[in-house]
Amino acid sequence: MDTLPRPGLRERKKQRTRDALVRAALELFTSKGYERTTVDEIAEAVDVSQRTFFRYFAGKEEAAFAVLEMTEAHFLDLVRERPPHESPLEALRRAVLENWDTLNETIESVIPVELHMRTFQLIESTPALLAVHLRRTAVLEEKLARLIAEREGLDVDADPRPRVAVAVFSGVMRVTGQRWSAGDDLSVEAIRALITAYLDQVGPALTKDWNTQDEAGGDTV
Amino acid sequence: MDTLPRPGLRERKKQRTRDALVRAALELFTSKGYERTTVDEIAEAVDVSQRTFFRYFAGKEEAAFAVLEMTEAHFLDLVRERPPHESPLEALRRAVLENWDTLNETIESVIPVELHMRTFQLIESTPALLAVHLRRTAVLEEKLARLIAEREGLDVDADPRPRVAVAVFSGVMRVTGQRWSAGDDLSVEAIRALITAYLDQVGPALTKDWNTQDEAGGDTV
DNA sequence: AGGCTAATGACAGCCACTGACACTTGACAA
DNA sequence: TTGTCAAGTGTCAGTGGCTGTCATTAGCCT
Repeated sequence: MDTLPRPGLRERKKQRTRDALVRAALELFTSKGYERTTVDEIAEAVDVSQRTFFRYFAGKEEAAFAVLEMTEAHFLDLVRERPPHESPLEALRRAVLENWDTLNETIESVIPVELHMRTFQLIESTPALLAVHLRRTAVLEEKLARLIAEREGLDVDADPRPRVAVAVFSGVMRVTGQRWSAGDDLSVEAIRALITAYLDQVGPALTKDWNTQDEAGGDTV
Repeated sequence: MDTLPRPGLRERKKQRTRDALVRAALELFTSKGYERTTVDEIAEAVDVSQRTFFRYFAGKEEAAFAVLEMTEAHFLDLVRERPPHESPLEALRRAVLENWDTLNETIESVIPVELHMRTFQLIESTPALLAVHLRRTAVLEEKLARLIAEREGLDVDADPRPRVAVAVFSGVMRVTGQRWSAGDDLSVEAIRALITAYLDQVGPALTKDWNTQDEAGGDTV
């Protein structure tokens, strides 16, 4: 970090305004619903004009994803740090879990973990937000695929395996998120448990006969 | 089909208006872009009021997905018709391919295949539409998971495998669609080829070591 | 202190979408 | 056939997300 030299009043003010907008937005979204809160309300809560809100965020949704974005960036870093001897899916699995374990450090400067969990559930249960979430995930997947390809010394566009592996992983993560938000335990531990449980089912789910207890998943993650 | 008795003038008129709106919308979307065409333009092209458009479609996007919806319904039918001895992923794979093979019969009453392909590409390349597409896909996945579970005599909520299998399949299909739209061959054959090629990579992509040419995908689809 | 520029507010306007109400037009029974 | 009813449509007014423009304010830097 070479941004240690204090950023100057102007920058600090901007950061504070932005964080305040995010906080106000998430608080309003999670308490009265996404569609039922207007941008004017958010702006008023922070005492800025509506126009200013749109100078910080391209749209109402963007505010809803501001914190999630931080965690995704962190996740990518964690994947990059994984030792090269791990298989792609093993590296991805460990990185996600580690990301959840360090969630608080990542976001505490903006909002408490509890509000973030409520936001996450809101996203999963609000059609308009879910749609955006899935598209954002698709973008993340592309970055992941390139990372994995680089890791394995492959060409993403020549070899389908990086994208396929990421698609499989990501598909399972989606089911996880959906199942978590549909349940009633909104804790980080609950997510962790679901992730490991579902990832362990990838091998078995691909075998021909679901009634045999064979070890087909033996050499898959 | 017990809808053989001619539906009456009122119904037929409604259907014609709806089809005309879809055609006009897709034609405009694909020629001048989704965001740049207004609902007023679509309505005017069919000579109805803007209000009427919104009586047929909940939103501008819904018109963009009207045809895709028909193909998805058909796909579900095909999955249901698959013989029970096929493994889940095998059944899904054959159903998708068959769906593409019979595309024209499914949609010809509304638009030509060529316009549909252009629409599909538009969806993949327009952020707002891609987001909705992914959400709609998620809904489809849920239906698929229930179908597969029923097929295998399992409880969807107790056994994770149906959802995981569908997630894997669906994730790969997504990559396929994305790769197809990024290429320059917008034919049905091109999609078919991509689908088979990518599905064949699921097994290999999950193995530990990507440098060995082992047969790890042997008993997976 | 004073000039420069980034950040903001105020205002006007576009477009997607909705509710309310009046009018037109198939459907169907007398 | 005609009259009645309900479904379908047009018009209008209004809300909310979002953008361009321009004048004003407020950090920054010499």
